[in-house]
Amino acid sequence: MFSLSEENYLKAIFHLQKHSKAGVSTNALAEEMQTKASSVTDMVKKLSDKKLVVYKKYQGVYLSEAGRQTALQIVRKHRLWEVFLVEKLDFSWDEVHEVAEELEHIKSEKLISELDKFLDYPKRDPHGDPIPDAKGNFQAANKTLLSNLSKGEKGTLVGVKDTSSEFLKYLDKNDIALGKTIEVLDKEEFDGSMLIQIGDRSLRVSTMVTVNIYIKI
Amino acid sequence: MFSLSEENYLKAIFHLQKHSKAGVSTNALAEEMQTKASSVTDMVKKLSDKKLVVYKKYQGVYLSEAGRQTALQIVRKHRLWEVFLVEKLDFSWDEVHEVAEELEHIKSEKLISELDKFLDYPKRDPHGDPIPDAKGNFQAANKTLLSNLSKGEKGTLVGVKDTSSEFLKYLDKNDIALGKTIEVLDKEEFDGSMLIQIGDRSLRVSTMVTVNIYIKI
DNA sequence: ATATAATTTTAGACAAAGCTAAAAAATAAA
DNA sequence: TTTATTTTTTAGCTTTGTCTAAAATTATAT
Ligand SMILES: [Mn+2]
Ligand SMILES: [Mn+2]
Ligand SMILES: [Mn+2]
Ligand SMILES: [Mn+2]
Repeated sequence: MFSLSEENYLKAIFHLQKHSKAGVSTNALAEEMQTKASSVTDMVKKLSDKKLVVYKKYQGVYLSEAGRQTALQIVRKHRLWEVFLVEKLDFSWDEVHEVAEELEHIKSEKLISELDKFLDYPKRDPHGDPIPDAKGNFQAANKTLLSNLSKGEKGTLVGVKDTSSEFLKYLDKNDIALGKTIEVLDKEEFDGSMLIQIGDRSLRVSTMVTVNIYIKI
Repeated sequence: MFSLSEENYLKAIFHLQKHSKAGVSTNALAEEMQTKASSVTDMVKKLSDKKLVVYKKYQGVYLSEAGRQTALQIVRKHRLWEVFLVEKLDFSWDEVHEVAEELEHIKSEKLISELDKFLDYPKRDPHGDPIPDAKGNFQAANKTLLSNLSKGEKGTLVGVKDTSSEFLKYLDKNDIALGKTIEVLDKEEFDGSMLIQIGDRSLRVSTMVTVNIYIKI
């Protein structure tokens, strides 16, 4: 249906447009796609011709409904494959991303519906992100960043914003994992760092950490 | 490492050169790759530059040792994925080929070694073909075509030569499957057709069938 | 309001992989 | 051994997705 490159662009636009209601800028997309702005302009024109995005020169780009549905299916495949890699093949959550980045492009309806069944219809991927169903529906958890909690508040770790291998390994090393309860013992107003209680230990974490962890209260 | 197209060419050359010790001809490769002879010449030159094949103008092409190892790893991946699809995702043996044709190009050492482990190190794919190990070693079964058997001889069905969906569905419909015992009750010299005993039934099959079934005596 | 800076688009090129049509080489037939 | 046929290669073009450099547009700062 669509080329690998088109699919990756659609997914990138999908992720970027969550952060604001304005159109996704050429530069932001170039940054996300690790390419040049001029290449982005070319591709965005092509996607526009195919009615997958709405694009006006210098005004940024938006997904059309068709584009959004396509992006959602790629996200669905990406996250289902991540679950497969972690649950069945003993990958850790910091190792799955680049492989899923390739697997998400395999073209087979049956493959993905059977994989979904095989994994017992998971609702979230290893990073806590929701997995859209075959129709593109998913429930976005009501979650907040750890950085938004005040001293004394607590909640459950339900997701990570930064899914880089470095960050995930840092979390592993400190026994910070999905499902754990975190309580804010103290918050340093100066730099936003926190002393948190997690399991039976307390630990001081920087803002770099607190702005990348999602908590459900 | 190599492009999708390069990998597919290497695999095609690997399969074609099994059938004779002569170099693989441009036309044979074009037929196998569903492309034009001129495109083949271009690609073969590129593979030759990369030392994956040995090529002399008008003389056909051979895999180099590096090319053979690369091809073997692609075959390994293709067949492991086929096993996965049949064993874990309830695909039937006639549905796996085109999906495996895509999956075989996913680039991850860990993915394939973990998949191998997950599948419990299978030795053969759903069509009875051997799965090379990580070093490229595999045991070619000593098998013969059903058409080579004489009246009264019997053996076990260990593989199929034609893996087209049509042929495999024909076999399914007639309850002919890997591992079944087949006995030649009668052979018609005129057209090579056979009356065979399989399980508790006897069945007449044409040459089209007997030359596409491998038997181990 | 004008100048300066940043962003975005266009123009022109390039590499990969394919194609068609024509030329060259190898095979087969007469 | 010429001639005819088949196979293979070359030459030139196309599409996809990328790039650099220059031009156009929008945003920011005096
Ligand atoms: Mn991708
Ligand atoms: Mn994820
Ligand atoms: Mn393939
Ligand atoms: Mn097979």
